[in-house]
Amino acid sequence: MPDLNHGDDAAAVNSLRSAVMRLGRRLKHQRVDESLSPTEMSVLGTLARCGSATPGELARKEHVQPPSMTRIVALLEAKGLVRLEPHPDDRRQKVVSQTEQAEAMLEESRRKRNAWLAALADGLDEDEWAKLREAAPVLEKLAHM
Amino acid sequence: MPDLNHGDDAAAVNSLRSAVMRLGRRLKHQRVDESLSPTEMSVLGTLARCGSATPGELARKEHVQPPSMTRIVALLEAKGLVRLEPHPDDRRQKVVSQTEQAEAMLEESRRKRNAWLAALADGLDEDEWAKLREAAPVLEKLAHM
DNA sequence: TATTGTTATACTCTATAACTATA
DNA sequence: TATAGTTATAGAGTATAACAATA
Repeated sequence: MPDLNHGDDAAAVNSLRSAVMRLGRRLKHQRVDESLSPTEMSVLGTLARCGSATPGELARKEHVQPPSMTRIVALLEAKGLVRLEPHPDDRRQKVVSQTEQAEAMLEESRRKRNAWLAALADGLDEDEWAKLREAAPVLEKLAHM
Repeated sequence: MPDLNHGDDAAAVNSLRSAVMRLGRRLKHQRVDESLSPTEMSVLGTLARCGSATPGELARKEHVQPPSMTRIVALLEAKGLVRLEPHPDDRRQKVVSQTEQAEAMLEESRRKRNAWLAALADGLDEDEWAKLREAAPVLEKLAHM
């Protein structure tokens, strides 16, 4: 079978599309820190994974335009959650990295998320959770493609 | 084992949260009809599934506030995609239902989505797609909880 | 001349508060 | 008195266009 079964996948994508958009809206309201927007949280998560990045790299990773990332980075810097340093090789660029305060906040966020998770766990059985765990890395891959 | 394994699930939820937010942003740009917002598309999908609903029901299902749904329904009506009728039992309420034009547009959307799907299929193997298909209904359930 | 990042500006979407009509 | 929907207004987040500095 050289080709994938796009017919079945189209139905799955329809379902995924709808669910992702709705879940996205719910997550916006479920934000662990009221003072941080979803994208700001996502940027901190990216920095926690990657160590550091330039504003341009962050814009591409988060799928926002450069001016939006300028604003987001400025807000995070004002909150003391990221640090901006000159790029070693290219004086046009900057290097963004997270502060210790950001690490502490992410740890606190994790605790708050666990409460939300416990509430959700009441409505899903172990089999359903297993399917989500299996799919999570694929969704991440999809988000990066 | 009376309790669920929340430790493992917390990591999965972290991954899910990040992926859903990013995918949501990508879907916003991947919209099949440029003139329709993601929520407008989602409302049409809901009407296609449920037949018809009141503005209040739609607001609850889409997780937006009633005034936002008023605007969304008005925009859809202006585009000829939904029809508003008086509620048979309660003169405060209204009944929103989709027009034939909406059905045609959803059919056209499906074709466009298939092109997007084909592009995505290049980057996922059959096992990864299977995991997404398994998880899609669970994500839908999560979105409704 | 191309690229990185910024500034200025406007738009889209949603929310809150106050109001109207009906139950 | 409570509920469904609307109107008016404000805010958050993002985009586009024009610009500055550097490659």
